[in-house]
Amino acid sequence: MSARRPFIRAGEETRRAALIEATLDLIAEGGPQAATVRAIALRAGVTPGLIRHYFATKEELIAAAHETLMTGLTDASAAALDSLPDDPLGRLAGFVTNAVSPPVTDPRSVALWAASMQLVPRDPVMRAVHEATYLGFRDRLEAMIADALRAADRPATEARALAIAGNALLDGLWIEAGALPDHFADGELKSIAIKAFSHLLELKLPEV
Amino acid sequence: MSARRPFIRAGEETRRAALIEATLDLIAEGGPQAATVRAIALRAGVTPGLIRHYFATKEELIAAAHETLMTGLTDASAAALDSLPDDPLGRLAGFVTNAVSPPVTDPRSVALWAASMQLVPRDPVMRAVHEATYLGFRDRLEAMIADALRAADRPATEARALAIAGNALLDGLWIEAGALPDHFADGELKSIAIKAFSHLLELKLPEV
DNA sequence: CGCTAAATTATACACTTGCATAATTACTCG
DNA sequence: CGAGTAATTATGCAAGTGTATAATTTAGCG
Repeated sequence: MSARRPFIRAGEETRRAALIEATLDLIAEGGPQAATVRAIALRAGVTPGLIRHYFATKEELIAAAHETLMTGLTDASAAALDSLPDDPLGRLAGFVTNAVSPPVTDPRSVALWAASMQLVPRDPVMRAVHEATYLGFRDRLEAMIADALRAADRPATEARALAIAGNALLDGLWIEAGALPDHFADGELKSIAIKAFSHLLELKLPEV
Repeated sequence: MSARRPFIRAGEETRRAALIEATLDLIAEGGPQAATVRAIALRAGVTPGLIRHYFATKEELIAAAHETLMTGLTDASAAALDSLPDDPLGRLAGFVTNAVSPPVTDPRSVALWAASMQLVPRDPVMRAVHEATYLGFRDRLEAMIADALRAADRPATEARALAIAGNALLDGLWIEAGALPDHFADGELKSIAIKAFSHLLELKLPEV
């Protein structure tokens, strides 16, 4: 008779992390409808029943996956900041360049972002998370813009409006890079972003 | 015995439009997973079987709905163009303003766009529709930018790059307006967009 | 080395999904 | 006014869904 599948006891943290990672992978590859209980379990190297042992319901697992995704994204964008040059113009240029280059422009990230974006209008929790991460990114950009303006002896009164516009510009480029990767030559988006920011701020940003 | 449900023959165009509208409503309200064959039929006032009579597969209906949505969006921003002044600067300013004002910035539209965006990376049909509508909008913008530059006796060589950046800017503002409607004062986005375009093109666009 | 508790697998069930096909009805045209 | 045709409804089905529950295995502990 067929032997029962052997297994090892991995413990709560390991298994929860594996299940969440499998969920995110599946959503990125095939959308939310691809993240079925069975597919998640298969990818996590586990049987479907175990999911219920760690998450009372599938919805709970999805929520946990979203939280992991969002905190991961903000952490990644915060980590890249430290390796930027010290002068305000260089820092801003590096920040802008990073935002439209790999690994930030990664199909997986864009797909996951689109999936969560879809929940924002009707899920208050998702809305709060989105708001926090959006404002976090924009505030950082605003600070850099203000620094760059002051370094050129210019008033920073318009920094907020410029940050909103600049953030929108980066978002739009990032999305299109993820949606239609073949439409732009290598480095084209980077160059466009730097030139656009130079025009926006009336400052000459260096191309990295 | 229960009588068979009475009906009227509505014809192809009417029924296709009703089915597409029902599909978009459902996706906007509850995401793609809410747009089941039965729910769509119910909302369209029809039995599920009829869907198959007009669309070979559900995927085909979804694609048609996406196309309707996207052409509707681009048409909406182009609609008011006829009533705008003839001068290139005024036309461009009107175009930009429309793109970040109601009814274009409508939570429903943004939710629908996010839903379809999620399918673009892996569905070739969706991808083609997205590509076509994206390029359609961008090309219109590029033509207006070129006109505005030439009217100021400036070369239009950078029109493509400027159109890519301008399109990204409008997309980003549009998304945030739909996702976080309470975050921006009335007319704030409009003003930001006009100022940003003025800086981008080094031209003074009139606020409408 | 055996016992026990928790981790994991296995099985089953009720429900929903998209789709196929047959039966009926409403409208058009002679 | 009567027949034919296409639009529409009705029914059924096989596959997939989330979840509940029972059976079994692993690993730590005395």
